[in-house]
Amino acid sequence: MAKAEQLSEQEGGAIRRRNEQAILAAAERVFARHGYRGTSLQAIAEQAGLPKSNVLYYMGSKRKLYVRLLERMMERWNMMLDDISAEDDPAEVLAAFIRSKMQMSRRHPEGSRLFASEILGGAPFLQEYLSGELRDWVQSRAAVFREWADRGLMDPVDPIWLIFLIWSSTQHYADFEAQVLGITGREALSDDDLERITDFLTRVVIKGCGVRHPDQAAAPHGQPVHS
Amino acid sequence: MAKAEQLSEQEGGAIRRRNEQAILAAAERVFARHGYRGTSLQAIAEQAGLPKSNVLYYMGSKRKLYVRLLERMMERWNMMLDDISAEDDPAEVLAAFIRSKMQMSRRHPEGSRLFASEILGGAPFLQEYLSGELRDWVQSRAAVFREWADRGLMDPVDPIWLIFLIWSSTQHYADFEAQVLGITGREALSDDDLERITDFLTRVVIKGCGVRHPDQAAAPHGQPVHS
DNA sequence: GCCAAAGCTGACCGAATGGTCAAGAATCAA
DNA sequence: TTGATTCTTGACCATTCGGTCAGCTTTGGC
Repeated sequence: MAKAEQLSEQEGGAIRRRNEQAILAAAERVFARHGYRGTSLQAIAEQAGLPKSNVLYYMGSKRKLYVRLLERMMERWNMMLDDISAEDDPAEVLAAFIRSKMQMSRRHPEGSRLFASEILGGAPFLQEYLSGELRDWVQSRAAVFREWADRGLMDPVDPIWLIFLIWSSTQHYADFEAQVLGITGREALSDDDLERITDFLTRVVIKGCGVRHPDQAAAPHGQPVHS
Repeated sequence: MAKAEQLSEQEGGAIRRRNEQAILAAAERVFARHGYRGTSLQAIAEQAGLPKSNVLYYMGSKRKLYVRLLERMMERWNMMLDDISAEDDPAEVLAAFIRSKMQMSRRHPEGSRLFASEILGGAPFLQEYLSGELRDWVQSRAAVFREWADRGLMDPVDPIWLIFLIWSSTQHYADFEAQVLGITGREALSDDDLERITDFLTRVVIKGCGVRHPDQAAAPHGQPVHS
């Protein structure tokens, strides 16, 4: 009762937390499907099983609700960014990278689509994030990739395009789910399918970029190194 | 009704043609940015420099206008599907495939985003097309890819996932343009950039799938590959 | 049991939505 | 010039939009 409440008293009571979760889940679905402008609070309220006024009571406004969803998605994204260094094995890092992105598409398809919808619309709410935080994240990764290329651990590909390749090919299975299902003729992709696709993408990327084991590094592409 | 006006469907008078083109171009932009529901006829009319009533006069309804745009995009898509056979050189075909998809993203970014928005929303208007025409197209391509794998001209990858890989990684540069620009810090991608990206994707795909020259085919991969 | 705080919601607001319509303006073959 | 056709558009309609608010009920610490 009273005492048990203090532990998780980060914010609001149990009622508030429950209702907010219901609203967030409903809103994520609807925003993902119809975009920001195309979504009505009425539709969200119905999905959440609450009157419209109640949605506004908890969320303040449509805009605040939307921004909150984007921020939640950015948090999920940030939890994915394990640190890497040039000392790691490229093959392992790339495989883990692809796998975690694929699981993001699997576990949060609505969130992925929400993100996609926001960017498709010109990223009016995310421009700052894209050219700030996310850009830094990409640049730091790119530096490691370049280091690997210099050491002859992989072909000297432009790391930026490689990251975009991995993002796009994994995100595809969330964002374009309707197309994937229509073309494959299935009702849903199984865990097995996802596993196979992950393996396929990993193989193509690693082989396609000429990734080698640290032990058997080929001739470096950067400055010559005497052996 | 009219007396001799019936045959001239494609003609339709200079005024009509000019206004329809202006409306279609404006509508493609707005629909791509805000989705079907998020787009108002008022916004389209303003983009086209016409009163709202005039848009409805030419297009009949919002729905008809939207469907017409989708059909126009499907036509562009269809013009891209050159026939291929198992006798062709896999490397050449894949390179041409990637190149033409990349040019589609380049030449019709709004149309690409319109398509993406439709699929993101669950493809309410395109389900039939996806599981019909497009599915057949993919299957016929997939058969050729399998034939190549059987002949040892490439690794026995699942052709469907390969096609999705090519689609997603090329389409990315239209659909996620805002993200690409934000992260690269540019205002636009140059023709040179696009050329480099195309080369990169081509290299990774061809090398990653172990594509070989018809002359030097490796040991064929045994039996048919049906999953 | 008390009562402030939190939760709830129907009524309501001005603005915007897709679409209709009628009446006038421009066009064009005869 | 004429008369039919096409084009143009502001006024208008019912509905829905995001958001406010007042007044109600429920909750929970004391």
